[in-house]
Amino acid sequence: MTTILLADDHRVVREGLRTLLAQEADLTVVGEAADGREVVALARTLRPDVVIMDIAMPELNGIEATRLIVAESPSIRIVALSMYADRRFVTQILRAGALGYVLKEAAFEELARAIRTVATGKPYLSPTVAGFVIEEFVRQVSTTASKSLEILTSRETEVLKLLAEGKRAKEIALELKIGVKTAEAHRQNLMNKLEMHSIAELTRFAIREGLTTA
Amino acid sequence: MTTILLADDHRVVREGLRTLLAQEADLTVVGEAADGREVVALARTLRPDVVIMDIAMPELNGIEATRLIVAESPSIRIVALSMYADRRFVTQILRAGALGYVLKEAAFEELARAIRTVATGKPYLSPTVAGFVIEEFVRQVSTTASKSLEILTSRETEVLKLLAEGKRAKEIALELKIGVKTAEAHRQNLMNKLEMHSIAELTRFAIREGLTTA
DNA sequence: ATGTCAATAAGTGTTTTTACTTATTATGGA
DNA sequence: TCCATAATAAGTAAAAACACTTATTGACAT
Repeated sequence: MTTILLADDHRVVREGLRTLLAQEADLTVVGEAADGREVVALARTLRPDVVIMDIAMPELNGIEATRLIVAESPSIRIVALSMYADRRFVTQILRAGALGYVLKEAAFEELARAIRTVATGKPYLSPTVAGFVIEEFVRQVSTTASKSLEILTSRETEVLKLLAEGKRAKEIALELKIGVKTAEAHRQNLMNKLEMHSIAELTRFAIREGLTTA
Repeated sequence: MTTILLADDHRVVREGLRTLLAQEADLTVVGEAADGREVVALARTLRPDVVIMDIAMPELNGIEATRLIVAESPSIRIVALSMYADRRFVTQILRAGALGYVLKEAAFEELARAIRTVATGKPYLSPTVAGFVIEEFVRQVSTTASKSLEILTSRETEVLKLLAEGKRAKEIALELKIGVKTAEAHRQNLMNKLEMHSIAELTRFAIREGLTTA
């Protein structure tokens, strides 16, 4: 059973959501808040699994409220409920610690799915929002020109990945069960082949090539 | 009507796809290729709207073939058809210019949707792959919550940027007209504040924060 | 005025990176 | 079979990174 705290400054919205959520056997609304301060206080006492958070709220907005709740109880998952698919809102509230972002124009079914997804610790974004995250990813990735991961051997690729993750030659040697000198040799060969002269450059190359993430 | 060129080195796969695509009123297969060279040549003469491209092919792999086709005819959209949800493949073929990425384990319905989506110039990624892009976006955006640029001074930020670009302490000192020891001190302070212990980690952080690009 | 903080910098010592050379073994292709 | 390449590894050496401490200066806020 997933417990839910509703936060929205419009009473009708809260009542509507409460009614809809009552239809779902595995979801229970345990409280309601009409502003940012209230939701922070209630989250502390009620300790719900999930908070449905309106972004625009008096006293304290949803972003600040999210930040406070997550700082205090990281196990409480937040689903942002917003009217706008604006990238800035998405970025800000996700950075504040929300795991979900659902548009108010979405069907209730989607909100329910979002609640169940974030309850397990996984992120959920409304398709519109997810769509532009993907578009951005594709655009970003397709505009970066590059030549070759192909000129590297599989072992070199492996070493490059670990280097980019911040590992030292010693750690890499341990992880790959090879000598420290061998790991160093691989790094040296990487640098020669790629014509790079620092770990920072190798790291950026590895990220560009998708070997690891920033 | 959307015209399609099929590229896959397995004849059964091509025949299967051709049959399935024949069911769709708005899609027509205008040609088939069994290897990379062939698909590049056929794309040139047939000028299809969309190419369905297997990644693993003889002669010339799907990534190289994609690169060549897109370089020659940017209006031809490519949907990669792959067995693997591996980040490396996704990144590489998208960078080569593909707009879609569909897993072979997907239902045919999904491939059809991908074709129609990319035909309009919009990207399409299989849910597994997309989910993973989204998770990365969320993780990336939410991990910047704890330690962010705000805790750094302006000078430290400046030094961080240069370090991430691959500069050494000596070069940074020169560029900022400060002593080498000062540049080193800034780096040390950065590491302490961010709780990081290598240039690779600092570099990734700088990229996440948008101080520099990968 | 007093205290915290940012920016500057020197000193000391350890570890790692960077840059070479050389060499052995295994594998796969011409 | 011979040759090229990948993977392994050692040796040498200079440069840089990493990790501390300490100290001076100026700015800004309580």
